[in-house]
Amino acid sequence: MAKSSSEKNGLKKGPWTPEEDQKLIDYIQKHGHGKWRTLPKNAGLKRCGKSCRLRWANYLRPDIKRGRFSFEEEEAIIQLHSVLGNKWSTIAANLPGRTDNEIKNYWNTHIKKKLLKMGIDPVTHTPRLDVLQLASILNTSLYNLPPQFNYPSLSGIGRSVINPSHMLSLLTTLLSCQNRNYNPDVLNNNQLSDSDTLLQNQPQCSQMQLDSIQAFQPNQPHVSLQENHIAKSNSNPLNMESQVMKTKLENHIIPIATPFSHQNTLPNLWLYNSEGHISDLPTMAQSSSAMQRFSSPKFNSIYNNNLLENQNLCNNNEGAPNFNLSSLLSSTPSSSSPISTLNSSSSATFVNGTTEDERDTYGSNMLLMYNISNGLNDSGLL
DNA sequence: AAATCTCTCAACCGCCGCTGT
DNA sequence: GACAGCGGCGGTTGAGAGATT
Repeated sequence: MAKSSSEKNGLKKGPWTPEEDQKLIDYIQKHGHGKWRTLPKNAGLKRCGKSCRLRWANYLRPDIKRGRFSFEEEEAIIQLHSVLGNKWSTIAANLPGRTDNEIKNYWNTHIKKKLLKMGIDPVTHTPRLDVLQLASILNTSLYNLPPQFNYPSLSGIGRSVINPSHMLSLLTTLLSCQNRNYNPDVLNNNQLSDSDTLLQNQPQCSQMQLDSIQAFQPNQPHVSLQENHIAKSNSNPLNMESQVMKTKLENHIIPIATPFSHQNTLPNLWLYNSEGHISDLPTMAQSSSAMQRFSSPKFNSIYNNNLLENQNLCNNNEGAPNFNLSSLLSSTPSSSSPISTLNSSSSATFVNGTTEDERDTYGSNMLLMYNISNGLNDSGLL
């Protein structure tokens, strides 16, 4: 009878049996571990040394803490990952009782997904702005424009009510602007992209869309994009904010540097407080215990390094926010498409929910920070 | 109730760095 | 310096459990 593939070379593979576990435990209790190569033979196990070491380190070790990760542990993992990246063993060293394998698994199956849901790039820990999230943000913002932003609505009557075609065109415009870093020469020349052509075919929308897009820069005077086109690219609000941010960071005078800082890579979105008014970030941070957690000196020092790094990336791209549709679509795991991601995130009960999402810290704060809500239907559109 | 899909996580694999010879 | 052995690390896989249709 042929040996199964898991027993070639006389070495067993696959799941450990209770008997094997007991043999390993007994041996290590008597002789200690180490010498993993010879251990299995001495312990009477038909396993390779590596397999024994892994089984011991990840499962049988007496000091291993089992069970779900606590709120604090999850927070620590996110913070440490923002600094260390995928250095699971180093992260594990800071979480007593947790193994690198366990943390790695937890990251890949839980935290990573949560961050993606909330529009955060799990690699850079910065907002992951893409067209679909943009749709959600735009939708939310346009439906909730505070009184002081009483720009002409796209419908022409009172509050903005945008139909799907308007929203699509708006997004297209935004994308084309972003992709060209608001370069006035490009915007004004005749080499129009498909999206520009699309826009031009909808003349009833274009100017108002441009103005509406500008309205999404609350810290800037209300200047139309066409006026912006006249300006040099290095004076566009995105680049200016990038430069200011960089300078502040270089001078170490950032009062708050958190993963939620709107000064980071998503500078043109704003917050509403409970009265529906735009809030200053520091004010928000002071009034939110959740935000305060990430405003500690400890966290600032951890995060500043990443901010600098990301800011450099941003500047290398001439200040344009780092998003593009193609990379989004190619990088998004099939199991969490942008559309399903947004829809599921939109239902997150981060305010007073009782589901597991309640445990979201980073993600919930990102939701609060960017006011991302359910703006999409099942098709991913309005 | 059955089939199918999705998720989780233990375990494996290949690579890398360190150490001793 | 070159080589071999070993332990450790991070990425990936796949079986089983649970959820959904």
